[in-house]
Formats: sequence, C-alpha cells, structure tokens
Amino acid sequence: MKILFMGTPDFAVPSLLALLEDGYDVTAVVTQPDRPKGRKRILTPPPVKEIALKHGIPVLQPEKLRSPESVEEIRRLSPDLIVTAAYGQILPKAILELPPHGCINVHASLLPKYRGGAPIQRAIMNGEKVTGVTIMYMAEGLDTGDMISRVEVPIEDDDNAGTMFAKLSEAGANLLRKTLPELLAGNIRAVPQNDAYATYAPNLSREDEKIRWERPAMEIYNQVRGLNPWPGAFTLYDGEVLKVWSCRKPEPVSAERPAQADGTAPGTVLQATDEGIEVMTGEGTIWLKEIQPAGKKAMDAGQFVRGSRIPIGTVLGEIQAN
RNA sequence: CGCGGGGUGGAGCAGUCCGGUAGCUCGUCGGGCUCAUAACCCGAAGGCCGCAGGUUCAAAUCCUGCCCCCGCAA
Repeated sequence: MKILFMGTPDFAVPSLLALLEDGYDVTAVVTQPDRPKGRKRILTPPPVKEIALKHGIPVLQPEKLRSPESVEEIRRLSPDLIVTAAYGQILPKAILELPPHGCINVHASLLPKYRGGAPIQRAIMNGEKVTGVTIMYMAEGLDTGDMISRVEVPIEDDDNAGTMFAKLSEAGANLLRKTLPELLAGNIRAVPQNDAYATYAPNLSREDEKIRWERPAMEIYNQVRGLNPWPGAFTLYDGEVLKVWSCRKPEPVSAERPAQADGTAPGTVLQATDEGIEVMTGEGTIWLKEIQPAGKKAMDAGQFVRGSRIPIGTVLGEIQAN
C-alpha cells in the first residue's frame, strides 16, 4: 500500500506524522514550492516539507500540479492511495483517477458547510459553536466529494484561529488514523454531500480583516478572534493601521447596557483606561484588549493607553482630516 | 535594490522639523494617610536617548554608514 501524501501548512503536519507513526508506506510527499517569506523575502520551505525531509521521504514541489510533467511524475510513483490535507492546489482529473484506492482529503469543517480555503477562520468569525473535520473522497468540484468520516470539535468562547487550528489538525490526524484501516478494509460506505446545505469559506481578503464598527459587538469579537493569530483584524487610528488582536467578550445587550448610545457613532472611543479601550459598535460596546499600532509590536491596550493617551471621542476606522 | 513606520530609565509614549538642564502616564523601592486598599499624599532610585563615525562651542535632535524590530506588498 503505497501512499502519496499531499499537504503544505502546519495543519497538514499531524496527519502526515500519523501516517508515519502507524507505519504506512509514504512513498513521497507533494507540497507547494518554497515561497519567499517576510520582509527579507527569504525562501522558506513549507512545514510539511521539513517533516518529510526529516523522515527521509522524497519531496515533490511542482509549481503546477496540472502540468503534464507533474502528472507524469505522480503517475510514475504509482500510488495506491493519495491523502491530502490543505495542499493548496487543485488536483487534476488525471491524478484523481490514478490511485486504485482513490484520493481522500482531510478538510477542517463539517461538510458540506465551509467548503474552501479558510474554513477554520470563517467558522469562528461566523460565531459557530461547533465545527470539525471531515475526511472525504476528492472530486473535481471544490470540496464536493463523498464523505467518509467526520468528527465534531466544539468552538469555545475563548478559542481563536490559533487554538482551533491546533485542535482541528490533531482531530484530523486522529480521525485519519481511525478511518484509514476501516476504509482500506472496505468497511466504510461514503455518503454524498447534500449540496443544498453547502456553504463556502473562501480565502480571506483584506476586506474580511477590516473591522466594521457598525456591526454588533459580538460579531466584531468573533471576527477578531477568528483572525488571531493570523492575519489579524484591523481598524484605522490617526490614519494608520491599528491591528486588534483580542477583545473582551462583549456583555449581552440589556436594559443596563443599551444597544446603542444616543448620537454616538460606531467606532467612537468611549473609555481609554488601564483596562483597555472601550469602543462603540452598532450594537453594544466592546473592549479592545490587545492591539498593535502601526510600526509597533503587539501590546496590551491598557499599556498603550498609559503612554499615548488616546483621546476619548476618537472615531476609529475613519481617515482623520487633520 | 519592492513601499512605509519605529528603536528615549522596567512597560507604554512625548521631545527630533526650528541643536542648548531628558519629560509624561505607569511600574519599582521607601515613607505617610487609612479599619483597609489595586485608592490618595510625599519622597527616591533607575537613561552612554539602538551602534559607529561626522558637523558644531554644544547633538536624543543635523549628516553618513550599520544593526535590530514592526506593518504593507509578495
């Protein structure tokens, strides 16, 4: 049973390690090419590549998996099964049809919800209480293949993208090592996804990262934690980008905590204290706890307040006229 | 040569344009007040102003080079 593993980021690492620990014959690993990272544009290998090299597994990094040369290279490996996890490229039909046991994928959502590239962040940003991992056969459509197995993972109030990445990548690896023996033994019958319930989680754009203060406080809270530790939510302060890394969970709106203060625009700073910065939103208020001013490192909002004296009444997210 | 921001006592910032005693909000330490306090009052310690050169009577500030940090873009 020759397995070809395809994956790229940290999320895929536990799955690859699970295969290795369980003694599967991972003949090769396919991952994205090294990319320039950071300001210095240093060529950086993907996490999966480093693991593969450490275990002496051959690594392929085709720029385009679709290209005839790449397909031929894969064909020569004659894998019996292809396992992918956040690889980052579409598998062409020629490869999908290559392995006798097919191509399966570890996807970080409860399909058919959150098909696409950013299922973890999107689930948190939407305030989901539960998400999970689905292992399914790969089809030509985007995350549309028949489902083989799945596991649910709750999203706690204090979870963020970082903690969920960790939980889901482990959950994915565990699910994989449980599923694979059953699948190969022929004990599992895959079930089709119900396209009627499908939702999509496209890759994040700049617009997804911008805080819209007119939204309810709770939605902003979810957005901020869904984008921590990467790529981060931001607003504008004094014409500069101000990253918001974490907020205090907003209190429910009540009689004592009215949804909207009279005449106070969303984004207005109501208080700036040791506790942080309280900002008006479209529904209730929210306390910023950890922020990052332009050119600075991330810091506690209270500390920033001590030093810089952010004036009450400042409206965040607006380009200041002065 | 991708674009831009920044490095000032332990933390966060001002001062830099227009050279001339290093300042603010905290923290720390000591004392006081108080039933008490993270509150308040008084006092103290703690800085080669990122590094190296240059200009100047005089450089945190102006000039040159270098190091490090951060955001964007990729």
